Amino acid sequence: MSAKRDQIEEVATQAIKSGGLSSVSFRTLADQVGVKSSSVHYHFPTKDDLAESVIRRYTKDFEETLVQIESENETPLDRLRAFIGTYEAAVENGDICLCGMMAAELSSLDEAGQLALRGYFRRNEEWLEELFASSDQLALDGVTPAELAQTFLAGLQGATLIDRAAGATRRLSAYRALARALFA
Amino acid sequence: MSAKRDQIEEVATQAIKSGGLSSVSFRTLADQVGVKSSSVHYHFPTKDDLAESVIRRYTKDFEETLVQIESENETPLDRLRAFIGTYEAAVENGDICLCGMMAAELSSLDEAGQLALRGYFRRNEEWLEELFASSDQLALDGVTPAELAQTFLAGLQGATLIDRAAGATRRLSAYRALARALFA
DNA sequence: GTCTATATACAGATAGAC
DNA sequence: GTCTATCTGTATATAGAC
Repeated sequence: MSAKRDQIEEVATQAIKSGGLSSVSFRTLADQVGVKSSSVHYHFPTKDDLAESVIRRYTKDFEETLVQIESENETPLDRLRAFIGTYEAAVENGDICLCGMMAAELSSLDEAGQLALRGYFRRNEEWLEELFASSDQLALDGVTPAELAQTFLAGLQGATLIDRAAGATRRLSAYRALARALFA
Repeated sequence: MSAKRDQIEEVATQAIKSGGLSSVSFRTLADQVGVKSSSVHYHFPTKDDLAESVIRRYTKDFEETLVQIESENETPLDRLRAFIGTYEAAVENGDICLCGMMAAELSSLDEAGQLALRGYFRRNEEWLEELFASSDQLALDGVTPAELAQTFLAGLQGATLIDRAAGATRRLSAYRALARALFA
C-alpha cells in the first residue's frame, strides 16, 4: 500500500461522496494528486478496481468510527445520536454516504463492487440491530430489533439524500426526534 | 406536446430510474425512439431541459398515483401499504424512485432541476403528513405527523436503494411491519 | 421535425521510454 | 512508479439541408 495509492483513494472517496463515481475520472484524480492519468492506472488498472478499493477502504474506516462511537457514548440512545451525527456532518459538507451514492450507481459497479457494497450495509444493520436489541425499553411493539435496524439505516440514508437536495438537515433532525421517542 | 417528445420523456424516465441521468445520452435515447440524436436536441435543447421535464412529468404522474391509492384504499394503514407497494414494484424492476436517483446526482442538475426535485419531495411529505395526522391512534408518542412523514419517506427512499443493491425487498418489508406497528 | 455532418471535449485504457 | 504519446469510443451540442 503505497502513499500515492492511499492518496488517490482518499481523493476519490471525497469526490464520490459529493459527485458520484461517474463524476470521477482518471484525469481529474491524477490532477488532484499531482500525477498523470497513466500513473493512476498503474495503481488501479480499471475503474472497477478503484471502485471496489474505495468501498472496502470506506468500510474499514467505518469500523473505526463505530469503535470511537462506542468508546465515547455509553447508552444506546447516545450511541445512536452519535451515529446520526455522522450523517449530518456529510450533509453539511454537501455529501452523502459513499455507499449510498454507490448504491444509486449500482449498474456501473461490477460483481466485486456490488459484493463489497452489500457488505457495508450488512455491517451497518448488524451494529444497529445489536444496539436496539440491547435496550429493553423500546417504545414500539411488534417490530423486531432487526427490522428496526433495517428501517433506521434505510431512513438515515434516505434522509441524507433528501436533506442534501433540500439544503437542510430537517429530515435528519426528525430522525433525532424519532430516536428519542423510541427510547422513551 | 408532441407524441415524440412524450415518447422521449417516457424512455428517458425508465432509463434514469435504472441507471441514472448520467447513463442516458442523446444517442441512446434517439436509438430507443427511432430518431437521430439531433432530433432529440430539437425537443430538448440541453440535457438540463430534459432532466427538468422528466422530473416534472414524474411528479405529475405521481399525483395521479396518489388519487388512485386514495380511491382504492379507505384506511390510513391501507393507503400507506399501497404507497409502500409502489416502491416494492420499483425494486422488483431493478429500479429506484426517479427522484431518489436524481437526488444522488444532485450535482449534475441545474437550479431548475433542483427546484423541481424539491417540489417532488415536498409533495410526498405533505401527503404522508396528512395521512399520519388523520389517525388518532398512532403507537408512538413524541413524534409529530410532520416528523413521521419525513422519516417515513426518507426511509422508503433508502430502503429502495439498499434493497435493490442487495437484490431483495427485505427492508421494504420491514417498513410494512413498521407501518402495521404504528397503526396498532 | 428529422436528417447528415461535424465541432469539440473528455472518457477509459495501453505501449513503451525512463 | 511515473512519464509522453496515442488509440478508440462516446459525450453534448450545433449548422444547415430537406
